[in-house]
Amino acid sequence: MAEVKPKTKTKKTRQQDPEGTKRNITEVAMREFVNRGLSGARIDEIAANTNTSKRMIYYYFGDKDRLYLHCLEEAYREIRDGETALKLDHLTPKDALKKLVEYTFEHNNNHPNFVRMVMIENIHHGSFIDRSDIIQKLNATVVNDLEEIYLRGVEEGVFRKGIEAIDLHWHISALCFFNVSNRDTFTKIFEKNLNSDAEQAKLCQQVVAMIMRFVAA
Amino acid sequence: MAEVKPKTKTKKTRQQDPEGTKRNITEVAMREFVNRGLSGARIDEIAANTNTSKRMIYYYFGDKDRLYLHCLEEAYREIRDGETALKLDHLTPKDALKKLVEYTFEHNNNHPNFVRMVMIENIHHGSFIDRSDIIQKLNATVVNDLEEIYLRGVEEGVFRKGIEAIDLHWHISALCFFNVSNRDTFTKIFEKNLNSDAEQAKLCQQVVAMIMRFVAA
Amino acid sequence: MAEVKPKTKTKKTRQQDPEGTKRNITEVAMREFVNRGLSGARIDEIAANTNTSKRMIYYYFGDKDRLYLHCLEEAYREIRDGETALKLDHLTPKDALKKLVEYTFEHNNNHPNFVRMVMIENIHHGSFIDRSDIIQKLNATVVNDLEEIYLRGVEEGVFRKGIEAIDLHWHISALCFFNVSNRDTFTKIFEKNLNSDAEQAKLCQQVVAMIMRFVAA
Amino acid sequence: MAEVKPKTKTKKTRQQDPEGTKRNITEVAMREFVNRGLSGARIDEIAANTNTSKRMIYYYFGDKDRLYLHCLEEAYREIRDGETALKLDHLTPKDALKKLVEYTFEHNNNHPNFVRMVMIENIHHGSFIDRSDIIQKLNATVVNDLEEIYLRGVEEGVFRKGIEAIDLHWHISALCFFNVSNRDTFTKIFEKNLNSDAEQAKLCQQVVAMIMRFVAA
DNA sequence: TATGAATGAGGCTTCATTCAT
DNA sequence: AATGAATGAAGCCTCATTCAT
Repeated sequence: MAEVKPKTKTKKTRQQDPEGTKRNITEVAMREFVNRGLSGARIDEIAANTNTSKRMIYYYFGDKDRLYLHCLEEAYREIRDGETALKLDHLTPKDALKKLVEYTFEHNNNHPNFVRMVMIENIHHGSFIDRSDIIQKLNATVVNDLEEIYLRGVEEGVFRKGIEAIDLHWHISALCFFNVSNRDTFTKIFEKNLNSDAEQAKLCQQVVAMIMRFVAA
Repeated sequence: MAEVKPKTKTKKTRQQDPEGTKRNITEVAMREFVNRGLSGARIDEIAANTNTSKRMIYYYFGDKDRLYLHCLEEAYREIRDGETALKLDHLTPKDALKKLVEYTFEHNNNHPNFVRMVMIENIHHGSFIDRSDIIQKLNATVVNDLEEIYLRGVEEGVFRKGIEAIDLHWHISALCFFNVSNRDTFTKIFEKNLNSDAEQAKLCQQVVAMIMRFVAA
Repeated sequence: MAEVKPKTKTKKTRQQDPEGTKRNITEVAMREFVNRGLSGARIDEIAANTNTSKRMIYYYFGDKDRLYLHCLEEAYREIRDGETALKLDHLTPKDALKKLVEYTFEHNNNHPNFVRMVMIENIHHGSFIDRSDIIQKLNATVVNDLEEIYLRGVEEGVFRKGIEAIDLHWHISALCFFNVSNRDTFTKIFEKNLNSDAEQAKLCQQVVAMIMRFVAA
Repeated sequence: MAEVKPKTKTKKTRQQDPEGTKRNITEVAMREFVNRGLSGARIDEIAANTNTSKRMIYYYFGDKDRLYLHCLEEAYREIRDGETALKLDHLTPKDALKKLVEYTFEHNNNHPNFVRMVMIENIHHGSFIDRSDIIQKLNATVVNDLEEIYLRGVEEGVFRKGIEAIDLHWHISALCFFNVSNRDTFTKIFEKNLNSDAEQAKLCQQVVAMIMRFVAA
């Protein structure tokens, strides 16, 4: 057995690291849920890909539903955490909105976990969001930022009046979300590969155009 | 006695109607898949809500996967069947496009089964569409119709050049699909009820505006 | 392997006999519950001693609690079924009461399953009896029969007045029940073997004397 | 997060009081065993209701069985400790016996823990009593006291001859024990609430009458 | 064409207990 | 003397599916 590699990261050694253990479980569980849905995910499969055992999943998360809820919250947390970085105040309303849309497009693209968890959650009629205290709070700023930009634009006469920020957010979300959520079926049905950088760049540009033209005065 | 049926309440007895039985099973199965997803759906639950027995499901459809595929195909068939009625040739390109978008918006709204089956299919990475000979054929006309309208519009100078019909279809789909697919989570997260007729009318109008402005010369 | 006996009663052959299967499961489950209590009983152990599989237990009884409830009801049914045979009308009140007490003593002795199931039920605060529609009905006649005898005795001047039939039943039950329920601990603590026929006969006679003297005018 | 305790609510911290800790554990464990039986009791549940941690239960008692045995012994100890107070020597045999029965009735009533632990022990065929060195010793005096009274009564001609003290004890125990052990099922089946003071007083009086008449010359 | 009975495999969860500090 | 983290074994239950009639 000369070829056996030395296990640098030995697996089952009682390592006292609760946060690490929980993080590890969350990551693996996210992958499993995202790939197979809530009902399709297997606790055994999750456990097998973990540094720890099935028992620890129950130790830290109680049951499958609560593990799923934790992943859902984590998905929201991840995508919202990234957003804070954007500084749009010093840009013109048009530039700010453009940047926000581009950013949203990219962000959804870079966070398929988020998109897919939300898909799954919708399959389950959003019943887990109801149980979460956290998720609501994470979404406050998004619309506020958007409203600020929009109102500045209206004031400066570059955006037309009469649009609600939340509706604008709805449209941006729709386009950016669909790009990720429905790529598999769209690709297969229309036999058009949307995965290339060029194709994505074009779509992004079109989405920006859609939104800019929609609000244009 | 979960699985033991009370003996007094006999089912609607032995109806010699294969097509009717299959239709009945399909309807019930669709409801179950649409509400719980592929993995979440239960053959027992489907059978219980059927006029016939669990055995017949296997007799007619073989196994759960093939029953699901049948429902997926049925969902595509239903939504595409409805579309043939539209006659847009005699309208101006603008009116035709407007009508097509409005129609698509309404159509998705009226066929949540379709939307949800496609969501589920995307959760499963579109793997069942691959196995279907039927679905591909059903989608040919949609883009063709759209292309015709668009080209007429370009010719007449009312639409700008350089847009591919399939991209246009993508954008229309995105907005109309998202409206149904993500309503649960959007409603709950932003605490805004999108189910009212007024709200839907406004969204539809906005979607039309989005598309019209996007293609406007 | 010359000594292998031919299996006359082959085990796992798909025999379509629902009533037999249910009866078989009930018998085995009763033994297990009676020996180990509700929480101590093991579904796997029950299944292993059955002619059928664990799956069938769930098929017919749903879950462990309902299987337990079924056994509890069965235990009541068994003990009450036997009772109907007694014909006490033509006896003098004294003879009738004597016979009833003797019978109850014997009957509890012959139905340890009943006694032990009731013990277990009391450990669980009688919570399963609450859920049973059947058990209540099974106990109507017992006290009625006793009351009839007692009232005849009072009328004839051989029993004293002022005793309620249900109290009388309580006392008879207490003595006859305890004889079975507490034999293990009583035997061990006082190092007196109560299992012999002679000992049981003496106890029975004493219990009869207790009751007869209690009601004597 | 079923097993993960909230970190803000620290337990009553490190009390250096071994005896107190053991007493605390015993009390909580007794409650749990008495309410759920041996198999139904949960170490986690016991630990959660303790001032200390699960680890300490194992530190002091070794395992669940030994904790249970300790509770069983404790239950016997409690009920026997109370008994020593009775001074019956100076009373007439009748009065002494009456007082002893009344006392036993009350004592069982006041020590449901004892009654229920004995029930549980009988469910387990008295197997733990076998392992206890202590319990045997605790029961010596009871029958001796009773015998003394009985013999005095026979001598004085107020009690009939031929009754063994241990049998007398058996009858007294049966009635007083059953009153506590079977109250739940008896109450529910005969829909007669036996918990009231009046009802208990009546039963006590009847039990006294039963015994007095039984031994009466 | 139809059905109730039956099932192996595998799912989720919980148990008493031990380790590392 | 005390603790939070960790665990193997085993528990209960459910799944899609097939058999016997």
